[in-house]
Amino acid sequence: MRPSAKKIASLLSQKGYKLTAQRRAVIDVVVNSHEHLAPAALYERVRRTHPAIGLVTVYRTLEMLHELGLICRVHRGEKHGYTLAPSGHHHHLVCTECGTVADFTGCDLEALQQRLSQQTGFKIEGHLLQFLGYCRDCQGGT
Amino acid sequence: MRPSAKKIASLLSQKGYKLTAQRRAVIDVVVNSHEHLAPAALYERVRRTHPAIGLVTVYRTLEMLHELGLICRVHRGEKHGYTLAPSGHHHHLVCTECGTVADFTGCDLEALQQRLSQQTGFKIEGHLLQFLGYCRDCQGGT
DNA sequence: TTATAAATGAAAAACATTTTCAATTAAGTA
DNA sequence: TACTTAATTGAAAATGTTTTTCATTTATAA
Repeated sequence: MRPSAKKIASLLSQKGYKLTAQRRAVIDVVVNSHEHLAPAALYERVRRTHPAIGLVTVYRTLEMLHELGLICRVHRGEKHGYTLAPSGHHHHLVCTECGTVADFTGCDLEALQQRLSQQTGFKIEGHLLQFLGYCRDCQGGT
Repeated sequence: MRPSAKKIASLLSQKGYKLTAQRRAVIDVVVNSHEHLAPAALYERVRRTHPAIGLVTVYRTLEMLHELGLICRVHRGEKHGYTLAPSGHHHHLVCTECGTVADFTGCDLEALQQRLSQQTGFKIEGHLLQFLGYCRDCQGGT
C-alpha cells in the first residue's frame, strides 16, 4: 500500500519533526511520482511550486525520510534515486527507459539464502533484489 | 572459475589493448583480492608496487575491465567497488564487515520473473541480486 | 630501429554530497 | 495572541568522486 502525503506528514509530526512547507513540498513530489527520482531531479520538480527551496533541504529531507523507512533507494547503473516505500518487505521492478517503479512482494529467497549460508559459512543479514526492464508504455520504441 | 591475471592480460592483448605496466598492476591487485575495492582503495594498493601510477589510470583501467565483463560492480549502501568476475551468470554475497565477496550461481529467479512480467506487463531484461552478511571470519566481533 | 596510435599523468573541470553558520520559522507556552 | 526556543533553512564553502583535457611517454607492429 502506497502511503499518502497526509499520512507521511502526520508520522513526521509524531516523531517530533517540524512540518515545514519545504518538507511538505518534497513529500508531495515523492508521493505523486511513480518514478524514482535523483535528488537533483526532485529538486527541480519541487522548485516548480516552491522556487526558494534549497537543494540542501531536499537532501536533508530525503535522508530523513529514508531513515524513517518512508522512501527507498532504487539502483540503476551508476545512478540511483528515491521512491516511495510501501509498508513491509518488498522490492522494485524498474523501467530503464522512463524510471517508473513497480513494487512487488514475495521475493521468496529463503531457500537460496539457506543454501548459501551452508555453502559459504556467511551469516546472511539481508539482500538486494531488483528487476530491470521496460514498462508497458516503453516497450514500443528503442 | 576465477580468471588469472595472465588470462586477463592475454585477453586484453587479443582485443587490441596495449599491455602496460600500469594495467598489469591494476589487474594483479584485483586478481589477488577477494574483497571488493573502490577505485581509491585500489589506487592505494597499486601504488605500493607502482608509486607513479595516476588515479585516472586506475579509473580508466577499471572501466575497460568492466566493459569487457572481466570485473563486476558490488553494491554496499552508498558505496560500491569492483571485484573479479567469474565466467557466466552469477551474483555476490558480500561481507559488510570486511568487504569479502563470495560468488554464487543458480539464482533461480525465472519463476519470479515470469510472475512479475504477467502481473505488471513489464518486459524484464535483467536483475540485480546480492546478499549481505558476515563472512566466517567476521561473525565474532561487533 | 622507427613510426604511430594508444596510453599515461597532472591539472583542471564537472558533479554530487556534506558541512558550516547566521537567519528564519514551527510549535509549544505564557 | 504574543513570546520563546530549538529545529530548520539556504547560501556558500568544503569535500569527495569521477571525468575531461592535453602534452608527454610508450607498447607494438612494420
